[in-house]
Amino acid sequence: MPELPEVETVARSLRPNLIGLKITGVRNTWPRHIDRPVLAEFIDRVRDRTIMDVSRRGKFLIFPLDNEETLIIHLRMSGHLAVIHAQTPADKHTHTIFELANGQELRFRDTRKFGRVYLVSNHKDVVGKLGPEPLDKGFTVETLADILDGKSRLLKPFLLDQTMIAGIGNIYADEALFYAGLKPGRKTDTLDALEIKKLHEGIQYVLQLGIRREGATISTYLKPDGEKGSMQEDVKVFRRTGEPCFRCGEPIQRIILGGRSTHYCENCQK
DNA sequence: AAGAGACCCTGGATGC
DNA sequence: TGCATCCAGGGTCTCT
Repeated sequence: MPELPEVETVARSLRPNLIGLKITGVRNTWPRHIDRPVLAEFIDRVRDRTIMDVSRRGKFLIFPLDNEETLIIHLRMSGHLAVIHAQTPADKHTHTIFELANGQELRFRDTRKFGRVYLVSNHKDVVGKLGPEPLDKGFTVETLADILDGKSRLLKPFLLDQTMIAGIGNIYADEALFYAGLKPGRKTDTLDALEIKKLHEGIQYVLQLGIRREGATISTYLKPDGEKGSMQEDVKVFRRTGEPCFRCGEPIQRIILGGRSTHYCENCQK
């Protein structure tokens, strides 16, 4: 599942292969892949535009174009992007293809079709409601305390809420809470200052580790080059239901919170 | 304000 | 073996 570290890995991989390249055409076999504008207009507006940069905001990939418009892609569950030669046969789950001026193509393969592509004049129309970037220098313990202030929510759904903090998904939420020693079902307004500090530390630790590990290949995620990430080797609780906690040996528990499976150690997390 | 549940999708796992 | 059913999971929406 692409979360912040996976999307960052994708952005870093694509950047040198896309910056300065012109999009000469778009092919699409599943129009709902294009969120906005409608497909025909999308193709018209993106054609002959040059990609100026590849960056990331939360779990969104951002491609500023040379006409002040912004191409945005969200991989959601099963999305995969790769820059490959136009002659390479496309697999059946490749629904959107950007033809590039150098004979290569940016291909968006998406088995479960949850991914979305946007073309907007103002990127804030898509990413404007996101919370802060948890790895930015400005994201301090005080920032986190300010976000938590006045709210009474369960920790797990809080971490998954992209308008609170951008980029955390199911894997890194569970891992951050294990690192912080906090139960996913704890209420945000019960945390003391030290626990907020540990939560801040846990969020940054697991996300940075995820980036160093180039993402977690737990179900389908692959880097643009088709290789696996290695974060799954450092996962402490996610999808380890019933297996012994690495810290205390007690079996890892699984519950549902915020509609998402949630994994934690009853003994190590308070 | 916050949370539960439905929905979108498909492949892989499970059940009979 | 083969078919039906269940499940995961990010984001968005509705309902309570």
